Amino acid sequence: MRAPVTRLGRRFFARDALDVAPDLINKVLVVGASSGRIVEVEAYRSDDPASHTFRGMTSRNATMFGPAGHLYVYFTYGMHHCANISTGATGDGQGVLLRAIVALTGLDALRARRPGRPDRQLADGPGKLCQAFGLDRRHDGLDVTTDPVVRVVDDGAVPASRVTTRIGIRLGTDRPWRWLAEPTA
DNA sequence: ATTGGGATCGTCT
DNA sequence: GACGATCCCAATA
Repeated sequence: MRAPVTRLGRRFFARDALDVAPDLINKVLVVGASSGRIVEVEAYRSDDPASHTFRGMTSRNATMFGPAGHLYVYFTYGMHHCANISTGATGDGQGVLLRAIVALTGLDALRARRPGRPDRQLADGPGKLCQAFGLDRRHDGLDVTTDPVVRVVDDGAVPASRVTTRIGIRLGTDRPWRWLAEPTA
């Protein structure tokens, strides 16, 4: 008998990003028929010079300041999208960046969006996972706790994680706000 | 296995 | 007008 698969609700996300981030490790992101296990995340908060919300709300980052559990998808480097899930109280400007996902189902769609890549490398980076799952600015603001196509579920996997400092940023590099799933034996 | 440079454009200064 | 929460390929070892 297997553990029940339950969707993560508002309560899960309406906590501090530093608490939500480690709990997201080993949860499953579902986008339509495709899904994958979240194996790397980073937390970003408004008291954090590396965060998009550090200088206050703008039209781009508004979702981060909205209610918890909404997708914040932004475009960067002229060619990549990155996806976050807003956390904390409304008005707070914080969230968790999804950095890497291991594909589980709907592999055909994922492979089609990342041709020529081995399955391991379908979503092993923040830009890559958006490409694989087809996430872009149109998905910005979607409520992951109620949306029919995008959701995050708990399938009972143990959230064993390891912490490090964040990468790919210039400021705030000292904060140990990056979590990775322990490599499974 | 690791390193370094180039691509490309929306957003904010 | 500059830059970025990045990715990919080519070149080295």
